Amino acid sequence: MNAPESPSAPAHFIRTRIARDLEDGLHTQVVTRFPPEPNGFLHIGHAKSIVLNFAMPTEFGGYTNLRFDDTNPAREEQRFIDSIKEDVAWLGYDWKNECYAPDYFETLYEYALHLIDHGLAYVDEQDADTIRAQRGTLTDAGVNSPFRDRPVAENRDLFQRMRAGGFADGAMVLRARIDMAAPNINLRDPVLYRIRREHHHRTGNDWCIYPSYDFAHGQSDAIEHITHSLCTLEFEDHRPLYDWLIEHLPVPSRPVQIEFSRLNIDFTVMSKRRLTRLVEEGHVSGWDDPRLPTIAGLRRRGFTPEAIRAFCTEIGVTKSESVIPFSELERHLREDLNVRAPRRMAVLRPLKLVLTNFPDAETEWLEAPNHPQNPDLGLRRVPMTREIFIERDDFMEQAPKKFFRLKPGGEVRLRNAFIIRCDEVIKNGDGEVIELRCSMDPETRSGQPGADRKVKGTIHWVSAEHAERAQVRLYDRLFGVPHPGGDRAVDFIEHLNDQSLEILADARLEPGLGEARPGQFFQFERMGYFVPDPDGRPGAPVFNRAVTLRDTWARLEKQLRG
RNA sequence: UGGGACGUCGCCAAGUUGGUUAAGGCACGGGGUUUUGAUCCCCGCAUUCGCAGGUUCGAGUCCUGCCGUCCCAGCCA
Repeated sequence: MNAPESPSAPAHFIRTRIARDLEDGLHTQVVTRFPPEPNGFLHIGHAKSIVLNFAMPTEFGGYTNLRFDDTNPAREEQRFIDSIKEDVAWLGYDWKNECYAPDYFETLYEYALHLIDHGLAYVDEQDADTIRAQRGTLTDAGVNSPFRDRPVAENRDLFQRMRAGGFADGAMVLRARIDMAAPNINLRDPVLYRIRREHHHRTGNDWCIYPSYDFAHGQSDAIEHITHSLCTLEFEDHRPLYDWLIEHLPVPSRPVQIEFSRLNIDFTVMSKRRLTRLVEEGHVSGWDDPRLPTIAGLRRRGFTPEAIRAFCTEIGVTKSESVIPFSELERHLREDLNVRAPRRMAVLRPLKLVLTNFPDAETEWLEAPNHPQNPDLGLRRVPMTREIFIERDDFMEQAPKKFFRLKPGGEVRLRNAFIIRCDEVIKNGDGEVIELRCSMDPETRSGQPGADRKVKGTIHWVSAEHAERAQVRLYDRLFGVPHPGGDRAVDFIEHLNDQSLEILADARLEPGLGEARPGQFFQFERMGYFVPDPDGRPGAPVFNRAVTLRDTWARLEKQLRG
């Protein structure tokens, strides 16, 4: 069962086109494919493509294949195949067939012979540099290869011997015979097959010739009866070649290629080349580093499939290039988690607070709703004791007038408890505040008649005796500039934000949170949405902050400071 | 000095075959509710569609010219 697209799905040109094709009777169902090359992990840009490719058949009837487009033996690995399958499934999609381009190598070889027999392909014995030089430039036409008019029989013989392993790597290639003067460079006799003696993760050493992307992709689409082959804009120039091959080959169906713009997000990088560098050079902890826009990274960070899908749907599908703010992704996570994340209290940077009129050595269990708007999530009991921790940031000795939290002599409500007054500030020798002494107003205890007394602020807290210690990891954008790859003169690595990870070693959590496991999510009230990280162990929990709450105060405070 | 594509509010993005006042979301501003400065709820937010002409009773939608941005010269995908 595939995840439904959100009901607010806007109209877009691909949906319109498919609807029209169906109306025109071109197809009775829509068949798409998601065709990753297994040489890296999937990222949020792939998610956009995945959502599109799965949503169309779900909406109109039909199905989607997962096809590993691995025609280049040099760079593909099984672990990437495994991660891709895991990520697509996690996003909520079931593919109909799991396909591999190499499964079509035999058919593709026959197709190549077909082209040769019809005088549409030839074996070129020139080296790569010569072929490149002959290709011409953007403004000048190319020149014909001296091997271009080789007789069919000779081409056939040579190509068969290429396959049989009769020639060295790079000794010759098979080229389509189209037009060396074509304004579209892709049509200037593109290479269809090259010789590569490398072990392929799928076909082993069965082949020493491998088809190029252009020769493999469209034909694979046709073999799978793909009706709409959806890809990104950079393949627009390849469409004439895609169509040419489909037209001249005895393929079982005639797919069409439709291009849309790829997803860009600010303050991050999305190209596989750059992501690979970040991982291999150790700038991040791995493909699933929570700061990465990879699906695995986002998952570990705390993103939900629902939020990612909603994001991908809402940004739309067009042909215009756009850059979406990372904050837009975060907003969708908040929107999703706000309605379903259980609330908890956790103090990230603890400050000791003593309730001077609270009975010593006594524990009072207070009721706290798990969700302020949704009573179905139930209640829990949280322990209150004489000594508690509050957030350091919730106390200011020299507070500006709009500061609604604790200050000397001031009052504040303890969430789910009662109102307290700050009577005394205790400092150490360095003048650092190390403890607050406060008195509570018992009349204002939650559920009591006096509980409706209003104070400006409410802060969270945790019983010192009962709190669980945890490590909490806070994440910021990986790069310090909106377009890290934008300036080719500067290595994007230079733009890394060295503050992108902050580790808080001594956070204190409401009891029970230590047992939480990856896959669960919580709102730590007033602090954001947090998820357990797989690095955590029993007795030593680790939480990731997926995203903060909207923070109007932080904005106001910034303005006040100018 | 080639070819392909794109240009509607700060960011996305709808705009049927040209037809009255240019959807929606986000952001932003204002107000209300609130034991999360969260959530939620109201209200506001493009006389204008890259620019300049033209056709027309009427153009974001048609025509012409210009400007800007992106992609293409891998035996990568």
